[in-house]
Amino acid sequence: MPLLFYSMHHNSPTPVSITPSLNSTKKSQTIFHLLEWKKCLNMRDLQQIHAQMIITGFIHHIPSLTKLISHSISGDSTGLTYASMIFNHTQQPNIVIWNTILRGFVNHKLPKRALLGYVDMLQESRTIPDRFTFPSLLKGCAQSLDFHEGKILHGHIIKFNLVSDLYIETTLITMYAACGDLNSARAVFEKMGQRNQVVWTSMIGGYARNHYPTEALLLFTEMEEEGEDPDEVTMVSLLSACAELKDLEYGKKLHLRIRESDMKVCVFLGTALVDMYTKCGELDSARKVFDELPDRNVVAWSAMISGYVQNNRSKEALRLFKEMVTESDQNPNEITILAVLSACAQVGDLDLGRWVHAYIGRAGLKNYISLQNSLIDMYSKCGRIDTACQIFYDMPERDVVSWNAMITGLALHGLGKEALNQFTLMQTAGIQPDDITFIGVLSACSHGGLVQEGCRHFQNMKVQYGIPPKLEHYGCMVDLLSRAGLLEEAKEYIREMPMKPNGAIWGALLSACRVYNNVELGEEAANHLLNLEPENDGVYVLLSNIYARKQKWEEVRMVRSLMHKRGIRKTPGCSSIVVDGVSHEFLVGGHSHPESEKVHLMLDHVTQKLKLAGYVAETSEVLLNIDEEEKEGSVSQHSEKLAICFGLLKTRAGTEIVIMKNLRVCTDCHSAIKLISKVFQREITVRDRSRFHHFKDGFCSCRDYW
DNA sequence: ATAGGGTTAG
Repeated sequence: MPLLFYSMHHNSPTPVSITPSLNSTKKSQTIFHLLEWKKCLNMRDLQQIHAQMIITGFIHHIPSLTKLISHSISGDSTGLTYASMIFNHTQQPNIVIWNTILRGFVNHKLPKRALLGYVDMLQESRTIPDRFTFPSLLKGCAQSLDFHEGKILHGHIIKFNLVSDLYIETTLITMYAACGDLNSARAVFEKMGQRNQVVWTSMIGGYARNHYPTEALLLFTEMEEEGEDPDEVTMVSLLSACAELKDLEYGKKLHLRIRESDMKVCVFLGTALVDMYTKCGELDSARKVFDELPDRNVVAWSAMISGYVQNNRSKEALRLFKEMVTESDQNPNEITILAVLSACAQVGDLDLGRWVHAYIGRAGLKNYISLQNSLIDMYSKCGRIDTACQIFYDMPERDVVSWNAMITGLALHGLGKEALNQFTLMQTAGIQPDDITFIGVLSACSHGGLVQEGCRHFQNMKVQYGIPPKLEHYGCMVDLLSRAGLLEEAKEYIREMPMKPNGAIWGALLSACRVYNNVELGEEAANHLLNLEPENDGVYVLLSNIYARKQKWEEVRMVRSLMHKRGIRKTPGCSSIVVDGVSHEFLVGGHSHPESEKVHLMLDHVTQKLKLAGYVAETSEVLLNIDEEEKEGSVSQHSEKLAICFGLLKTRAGTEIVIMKNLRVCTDCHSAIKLISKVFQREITVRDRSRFHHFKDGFCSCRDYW
């Protein structure tokens, strides 16, 4: 009596009949066809087929058994477990079955198990590997960057006389390139008798991923000279090389070629295009590609979101992230979250930052340390240095980046002593500081006015740690000495530094010259800056303020006419505040905000109250920032004041955090906000370019310049 | 019956 079982395709009720006769070719083909019938089988179906195979005896039909295992490993981890169970019950598996199970381990990101299996295969099973064995194993080595094992496998390949197999050669190139040994990869490539599209692509990809983008593009030229055409995969590597080089022209050419060819813009290729465009700063083109993608996975979303972040367009990044969470079926992964946290830090969106913090726990994201590091950075840049400390304290393991984030965060909050204390603890913990650490340390000294400590750390960095100071370190020193009023000493550092000082360095000196009324050095710094950055409106303003303080009106007029002649306008100050998860932006004297009427009424109210409390607007400097007609009104309408008024309007209590872009809090606003905090009983935190200013009860936490 | 090259961060 024949056995009946229903096929797994539920709307196809045709029963398949199988008689338990072993060596019948016809019947064995039935099972075999069944296994070939669908590309993807679920566990239930597989188990049914497996059961039938045992009952009918087809379990001994090797091709069918291989197919069964092959189907099983193409599923999830349950499938792999099932496959290895079947495998373990197979007596004397042949090489084909071995190859299949080894591939299963590699494809499930278990390269170590694959290698152990291979050793078993050689030693226990005494089975000789063939040309199908090594591609999977080498792919595993490439995955886990197992250079040592990879080289051993290369030895085996030679021993088993398989060196001139095209597939093996390709995976050898991939393995060596993944492990960073481009010379060996190239050596394999050069020795090859024939090279197809895939071979070229794997060598090009090797250069691209090892940060040799020029070599990648050069090799592509050779590939074309040899008459091989690129395909989608080649294009992905080429685009990533263009992204690294920020070579928009080349990138556009590739995009054009893709459009003119019959290549399909799949997620992979689309993401590579998005990445290329964002790295080249062409966000609109990137977004266009992104919007036209038929389906978007996490990687595509992450590429677009971090593209916005890298181009300082965090508001758009967060808008897109919210769309991803609400309107797509894709779950943010570690990389998405890293970008989003950095966006939260940029715009000061503490609410969303907290949501993301909770999400990390809820989603059970891996890559724990970098996420915690990012959280530290986010909290400290959103004004919550206390929470940042707590996270740091709770971390079971910390790396250099964790310590750097903590030191930089403390420095940003003007907590110089605490930052230096943290640096000491870091050394006690045996963590080797790097160049970034010293940027944190030196900027902590600079914000805390700790001149001697700063100089000592600068020396130690060179002598004790052997870290050669970069431009940024000299910048910190110039800033440190300048802020402390040691202008000549700052100048000495500029003279001594082995590289050409950049705008930031002359800018630090110039700002200090304004504070300490040093016309001579100020002129010198400004002249350097006007050469380096003729478009920088701040320079003209600072210089004219320096002259104005000394009542050199002729010079003031000269600077202003120069500015006018060059067609440079002062970029308006911009501040933002997040209320109920929405970031609101204000420009100086601006009326662009939908509720600006109310905000200006509030500002009038605030000004009245401040006057009663004895506030007199300080206008001697700022009035020169702006065109004559705007003078009177604009002083009291600085963007940070508008943002603060919005906060007073919209929130009942708590801490307001105002983020300023491209500016420092000016003297006038500083004294005004001190009073607001007292009169309105609010804690206000203002974050400007370089630091936080916490205002409470008429006092400010920061100590410099005021 | 079994095999190869690819995208997001730092």
